[in-house]
Amino acid sequence: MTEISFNELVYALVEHIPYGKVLSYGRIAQMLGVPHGARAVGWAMHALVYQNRRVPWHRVVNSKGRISIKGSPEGAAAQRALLESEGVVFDDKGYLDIAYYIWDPSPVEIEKIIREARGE
DNA sequence: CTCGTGACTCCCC
DNA sequence: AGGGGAGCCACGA
Repeated sequence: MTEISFNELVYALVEHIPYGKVLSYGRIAQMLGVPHGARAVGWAMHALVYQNRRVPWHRVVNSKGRISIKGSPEGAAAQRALLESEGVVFDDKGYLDIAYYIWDPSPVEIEKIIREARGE
């Protein structure tokens, strides 16, 4: 059987984040069974830049509720603009209320998305 | 197989 | 609040 890559699972999960909601890198890693894989998720998002996929990457922020894109001010601005267009509000320091906007699906729902991504 | 990289996090000061 | 440092991971060369 063909094992689907970690990145693909990340993308599958991100594609399910509801409009106006967000998820943190660490949370995604945890959902995929890798409690300390936050950086790996960030790497997956970064890799997305070199591909043209329709993944709502802008709905992924760091645990502090802040845009985490580095080395690309324009990219960060774009992410903020996209989120604001979905109704997300940022404070004067560039933070959004992570506790309020976080998407918290049930374990069953997460499991379903993962199985679906694996084509089962 | 080893090594460097990076859109992360937690902990301490 | 904000910055420094160590731990952690998948991917590609």
